[in-house]
Amino acid sequence: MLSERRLQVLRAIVQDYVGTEEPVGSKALTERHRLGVSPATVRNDMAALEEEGYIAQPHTSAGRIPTDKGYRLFVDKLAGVKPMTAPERRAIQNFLEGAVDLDDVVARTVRLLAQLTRQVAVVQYPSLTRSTVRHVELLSLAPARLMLVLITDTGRVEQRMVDCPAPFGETSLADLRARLNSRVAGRRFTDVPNLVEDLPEAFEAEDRGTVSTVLSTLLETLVEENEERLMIGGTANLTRFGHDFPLTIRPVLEALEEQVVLLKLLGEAKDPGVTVRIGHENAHEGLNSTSVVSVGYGSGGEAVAKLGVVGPTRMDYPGTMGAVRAVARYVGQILAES
Amino acid sequence: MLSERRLQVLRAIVQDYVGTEEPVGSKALTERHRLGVSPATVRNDMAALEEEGYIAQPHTSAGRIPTDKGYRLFVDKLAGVKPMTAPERRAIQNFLEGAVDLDDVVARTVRLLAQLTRQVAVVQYPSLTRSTVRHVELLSLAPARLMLVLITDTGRVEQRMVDCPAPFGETSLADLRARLNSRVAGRRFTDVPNLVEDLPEAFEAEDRGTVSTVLSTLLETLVEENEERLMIGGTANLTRFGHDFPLTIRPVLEALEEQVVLLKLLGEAKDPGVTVRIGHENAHEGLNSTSVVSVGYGSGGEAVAKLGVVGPTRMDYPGTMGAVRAVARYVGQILAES
DNA sequence: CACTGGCACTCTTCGCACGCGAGTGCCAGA
DNA sequence: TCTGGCACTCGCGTGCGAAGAGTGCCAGTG
Repeated sequence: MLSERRLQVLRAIVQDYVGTEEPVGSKALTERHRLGVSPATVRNDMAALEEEGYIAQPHTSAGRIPTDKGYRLFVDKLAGVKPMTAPERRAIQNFLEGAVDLDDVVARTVRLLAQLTRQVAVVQYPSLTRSTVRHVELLSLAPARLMLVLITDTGRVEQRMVDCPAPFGETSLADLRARLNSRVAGRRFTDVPNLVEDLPEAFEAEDRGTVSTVLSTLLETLVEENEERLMIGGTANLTRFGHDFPLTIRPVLEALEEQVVLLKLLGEAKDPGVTVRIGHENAHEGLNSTSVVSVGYGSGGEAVAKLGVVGPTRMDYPGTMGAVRAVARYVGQILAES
Repeated sequence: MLSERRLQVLRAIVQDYVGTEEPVGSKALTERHRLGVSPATVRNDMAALEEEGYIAQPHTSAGRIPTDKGYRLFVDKLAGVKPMTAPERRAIQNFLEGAVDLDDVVARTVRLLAQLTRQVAVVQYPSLTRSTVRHVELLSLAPARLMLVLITDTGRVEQRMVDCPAPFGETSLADLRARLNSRVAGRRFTDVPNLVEDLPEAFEAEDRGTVSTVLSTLLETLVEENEERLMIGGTANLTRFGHDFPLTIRPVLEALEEQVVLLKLLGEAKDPGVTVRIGHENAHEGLNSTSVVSVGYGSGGEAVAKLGVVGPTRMDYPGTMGAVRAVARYVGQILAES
């Protein structure tokens, strides 16, 4: 319903505004882009675009800036994903390959994303519920005290203390350890509850209490709430936000500290590809002037977690989406290898 | 060499400036504090204090603000540590007691510190080198692939993958596991290198390569550089810094992201009690307008790591020091229990 | 000798008027 | 449908003057 040229005008406005951070006027547009029409024509188009809600002017007699709706159209229809260049890809790969363990992978990914996009990076740890069990270990620390260690196929390790209701012998421990592993190793975490349900029955009455305690601790660690961790970096990039940012930066930092908020944000993105949420599309109020670009990553075909960046709505969407997608791909590779 | 009253004037200036964030003049001082002298007298004292470098004026005909040197004198001689109130102590304890594992303890501590002091909180994970070994676990993941898991007495867990030069049988694995644990369990990490040095000699020639690989991986995880982790929180409090903070906040955020910088900062504080580093006393340039209040904490009598806060030099030192000290004490208790 | 009141001086801050320039909307004409 | 022209609107920077806060200095007093 918008003519081709008007879409081009919108694209030009977004590009210029992203570049200059200043409202863009009709004259400047015709000078910087070969639209083949005069400023007056562009003005008419702008009036139409404003009528439709794609752009707005901060105050009368200033240039136009895109609205959230304008960015949305830009992302959906006017711009693609800008692929990384070959050297960039190599740099990403090199940077990630030095990682020694999962923490290191995540930490490096955060740094890398923040640096590439010059924005705030968020990386979620591989989810437990979507991983498979590599190994369950039980260690005896004291006669009535065990440590439960869970290892996933993505290299993630979780540990919990278990206080037993009764002393638990070494042989029982070895027995439990062996039975546990034979049942759950290689299985998905979501299946674990069913797989271990009847395990206490295989033990002597005196050990059943302890076995149940161990199992309930195991199941606890799988509870959604505890199992989602993430790492954040590049917050210094927030200072490039704008000139007015005392007001802008505060709520963003607060939102970033609320990991629950971020997890929900990442969780909402169901799209198999790169997801972009612009301005007010983000449920959390503090993020109303930011956009979130996220994507799932995983060691195999399936996504085990998300990563992404948070930046001003005025961001380079094609470039950011390209960087996020590329990083996710390489992180997946690294995880698959380890 | 400074008269008693001049010290009181300095104290009053610091207190007022911390409260109001505005340069304080002679008249306001006499009104808000019962100094028993006239503004003119205070002016003379201020001139003397300025002469000595304890205070300064941002521009002629504005009030005075304390210099780093002034804050230093204030902290050393004029102010004590303000103890937490009983309800505050209870709140701290309650908040920390719900923690389920070490990550959770650290995360809660960060939140707590940030909330109590309304500043940026930094908590270092218990150091490996200053802890003792609780257990070393070796898991066979594939014929020539092991996972090494290290557990400390403070509940910290580190894991590393080990690629073996040759396949390693279950019996050899059990043997190595047993020998390793009998040598190092309960010993300090710093002693580990000496304790395992001759271990390969106890094995058959074909297994020696793998044993050496395992041991060198073990020693690697003890290297200072890798073993120091920390968690940061409350960065949103940076926005309360001042009115001019586009310039101030940026370098601070950058410094906070450089964990190396922070670790060095915490490491430098040798004082057994609360350490305060004010403004330019901090080696890192980005932190020249901040103060760092830190203290060691530990499960026993000895400190295994540090925690602290980073805030503007204009901070409530007595209150901050009290909060930091109290939190450290309770974290120590929690760690000792777990 | 230490403290006090008074006074002149210095700067910053704020409000206000003014002019400039960028950008717009609208209209008549090609 | 596009274009050039024109009047209009506002935000922004500048300059000036008044107000206010704070200082330094000095002479006077217990």
